[in-house]
Amino acid sequence: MAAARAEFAALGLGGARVDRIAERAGLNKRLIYYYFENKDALFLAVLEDTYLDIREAEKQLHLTDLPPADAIRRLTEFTWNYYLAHPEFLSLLNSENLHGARHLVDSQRVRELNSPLIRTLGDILERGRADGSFRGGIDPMQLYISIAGLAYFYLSNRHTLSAIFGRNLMAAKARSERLSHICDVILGYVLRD
Amino acid sequence: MAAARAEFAALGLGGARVDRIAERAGLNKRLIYYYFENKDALFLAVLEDTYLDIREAEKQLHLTDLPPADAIRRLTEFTWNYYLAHPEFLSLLNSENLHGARHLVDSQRVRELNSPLIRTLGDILERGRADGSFRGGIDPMQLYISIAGLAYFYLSNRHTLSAIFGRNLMAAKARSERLSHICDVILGYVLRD
Amino acid sequence: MAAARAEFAALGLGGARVDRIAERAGLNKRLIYYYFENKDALFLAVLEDTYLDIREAEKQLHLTDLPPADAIRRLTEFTWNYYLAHPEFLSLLNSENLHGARHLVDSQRVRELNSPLIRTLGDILERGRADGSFRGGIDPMQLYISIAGLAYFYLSNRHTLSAIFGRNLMAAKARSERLSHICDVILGYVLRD
Amino acid sequence: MAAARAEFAALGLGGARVDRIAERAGLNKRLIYYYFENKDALFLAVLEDTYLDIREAEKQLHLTDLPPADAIRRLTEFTWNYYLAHPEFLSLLNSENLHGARHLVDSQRVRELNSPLIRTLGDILERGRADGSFRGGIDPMQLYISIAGLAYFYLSNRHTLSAIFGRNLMAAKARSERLSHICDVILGYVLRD
DNA sequence: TATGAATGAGAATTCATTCAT
DNA sequence: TATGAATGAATTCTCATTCAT
Repeated sequence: MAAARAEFAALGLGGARVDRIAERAGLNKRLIYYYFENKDALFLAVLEDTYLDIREAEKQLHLTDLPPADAIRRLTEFTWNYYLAHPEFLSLLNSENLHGARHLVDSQRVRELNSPLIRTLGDILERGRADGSFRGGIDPMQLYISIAGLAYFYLSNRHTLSAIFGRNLMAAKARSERLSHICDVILGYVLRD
Repeated sequence: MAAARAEFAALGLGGARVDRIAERAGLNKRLIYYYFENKDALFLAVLEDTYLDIREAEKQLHLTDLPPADAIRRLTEFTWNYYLAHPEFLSLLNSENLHGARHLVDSQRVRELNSPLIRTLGDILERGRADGSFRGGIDPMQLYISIAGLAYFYLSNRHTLSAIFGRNLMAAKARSERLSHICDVILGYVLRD
Repeated sequence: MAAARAEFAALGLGGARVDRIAERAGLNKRLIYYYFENKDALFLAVLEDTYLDIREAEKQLHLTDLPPADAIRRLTEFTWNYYLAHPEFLSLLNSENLHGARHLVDSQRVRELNSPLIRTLGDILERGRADGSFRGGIDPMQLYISIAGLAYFYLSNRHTLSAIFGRNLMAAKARSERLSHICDVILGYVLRD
Repeated sequence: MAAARAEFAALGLGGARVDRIAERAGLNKRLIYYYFENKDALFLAVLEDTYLDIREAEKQLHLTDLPPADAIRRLTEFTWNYYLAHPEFLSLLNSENLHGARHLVDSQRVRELNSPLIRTLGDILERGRADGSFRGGIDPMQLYISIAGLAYFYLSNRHTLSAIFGRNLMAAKARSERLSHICDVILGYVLRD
C-alpha cells in the first residue's frame, strides 16, 4: 500500500505502473490483482488510506480545547506542515481531480471522514463570534478551503512557480515566510478589526 | 494546438494520446511529428501558449490606471473569472507540476512572460502603502500566490471537494459566494485596519 | 462435477476457468487439484460422465422389446429429445473434437460404453430385414451417425443457423417440425418401399 | 486472413493466439490491431470470408440447369466434398456456435449471403414436385439442414466417433461409404416411391 | 505539406498451478 | 479433506514513434 501510494503520487494514476508497485513492495505482481480488482480499485484504496491519515492527524489537534484564535492558527499551521511533510497527499488529490474524482464519488467512507472537521471548525467560529473576537457570517467550508488553498497552491505548484518566478520556493527561509504570510492572511480575515 | 490543449487538459500528459490529438485536429498523426519533435515538445508548446494567453489578458486590465484597492480587487476578480472560464489552464499546470515542471524549466519564454506582472503588483502595493490605505511589507509574489491559490484550489479540486463535502461547488450561488469570500480575504489582508 | 460440466459446456475447454468451476461448486480451487491432476483430467472425467449418462438413458429404451420400425422411431425421437434436453452434451463433444479427441483417445471406459448400442441397432436392422419391412445392407454405425447427425447439427448449430436464416429454430413449432422431418427421413430410408 | 482462419479453426476463438496469427502471417502483431479492432472483429471477418467462399462455390454448381433429382444429388455430393476439403469451415462454425453466434448476429452481410441458396433449393423441390418425381411438402430449409447435418456431424465429430467406435472414419473406403449412404438417405427421402 | 502502413517496447490483466498450513 | 496466499508465464491490447512515398 505504501508502495502504491508512492508510485501513484510520483507518476499519477496513468503514469503509475503496476509492475513497479509490485517491485517496490517486493511482491509478485499477480498478488496485487489477488487483493485488488484492478489498478483503479488500488488507487481508490490508496486515496481512502491517505484521507484517513490526514483526518486522523487533524483529530489529534484537539482544537476544541483551544481559544478560537489559537485554534485557527493551529489548524492553519498544521495544514501547512502536513502538506509540506506529505507531498504525496497533494499529488494524489491532483490525480483524482484530473479524473473528475470518479474514484471518490463511489466512496462512502471518505465522505464520512470529512464531515466532523467542518463541524469542529464551525464550532470554533461560533465561539469566536460569541466572545467578540471573530467577525460573523463566516462559512466554515469556505474558510477551510481557503486555509487549505493558501498552502496547497504554493506547495503543489511549487515547480511551476519556481520556474516562473526564478526563485526557490522551498528554501527554508521562503517556507517560513510563506507560513507566516498565510497566518497573517487567515487571521487578518477572521479577527474582528 | 487547440486540440492538443484540450486533450492534455482533459487527460494529463500521460493520458493524452497523440492519435486522439491528430483526430481532434483533423490531421494526420504523422504531421504532428513534422511540426513538433515529440509529445513532450508539443506539451511545452501548449503550456507556453496557455501562459501567453493569461498574461495577455492580465495586461488588458490596465491595473496601473486604477486606485490601489480597486486594482487589487480587479486582479482578484479577474483571476477567479479567468480560472473559471479556462479550467484547462488549471489542469495543464497540475500536469506540469506532477512532472516537476521539467518542460517549463527549459523555457526562457515563460519566465520573461511573468516578470512584468509581479512588478505591476509591486507598484500597486507601493502606491497603496504610500497613500496609507495598505499595510506595509507585503511581498507581491506572496500576495499573487495567495490570490491565485484561493481561486485555484477551489476550482482545481472542485471534484474531490464536492465529493467530500457533498455539496455542488459549481452551482451559481456557490460560485458567487466563493468569489465574494476571496475578495474579503484578500482585501481584509492588504487594507490597513 | 456438475459445476465443471456446466462451465466446460458453456465456454469450451479453453474458455473454462478453474476458478469459476470452484466457485460454482462452492469449493476451494485447490481442492479440484486434490481430486484431479489438472484441468484436462477434469475435462476427461466430465466427458466420461456425460457419455455414461446418455448410454444409460439409451439402455432404458428397451429397444429389443419393440417391433423394428417402432424401435428405430423410438431411438430417433429419444436422440432428438435427449440432445434437446442436454445441450451441454453437444457442446462438450464439440470441444473434444476441436481438440482432436485427445482426451477420449486414452479412455478405455468410453469405448466399452458404446459398443452395446451399435450391437443393439444391428439386431434391430437384422430383425427388420428378416421380416421384410427394412431394406437390406444398412450399416448400423452409419445409421446411428445419421440419426444423431440430423438432430445434432440442427441443435448444435442453432445459433448460426438462426442468424443466417433469420428464423428462430428453437420455437416450439419449429422444434416439432424438425423432429417430424427427421423421423420422415430416417424411416423413409430404412423402410422398404 | 488465411493465417487467422487457420489459427481460429485449429484452436477455436479462445485458444487462438493473436501472436501466432501475426507470426503465421509474417506480420507485426500491432498491425493486426491496425486493421481490426480486436480479436473478435478479426474472428468475424474470418467467418464472413469463410461463408463467402462456400456460398460462392455453391453458386458455381448451376443447380437450376439440372433435373431435380440430379440437382439434389449434386448439392449433396458438393456439400460432403466441400466439408471434407475445408475442415476449417466446420471448426469455425462450431466455435461461433459455442459463443452463441454473437459475432454473426451483427453481420448483415452473412444473412444476405444465405437467402439465395434456400430460394434455389425451393425451386428445385417445386420442379421435382411438379414433374411428379418428388414428394410434396418439403421445407427447403429443413432439407438443407439435413443434407448439411449428415455430412457435418460425421466430419466434425470424426475424432470422437473414431475413438468411440474404434474405426478410422477417414479411410478412403469409409469416406466413400459415407457419401453413398448420405445420398441414399437424402434421395430416399425426396423421391416419391 | 501530407499520409497510410509499420513496429518494438511495454501496458494491464489473466490463468493454471503450487506452497504452506 | 480443506484453504488462503503466492507465482511465472502468457495474453490481449496500447502507444509513441518512424518508414516510405
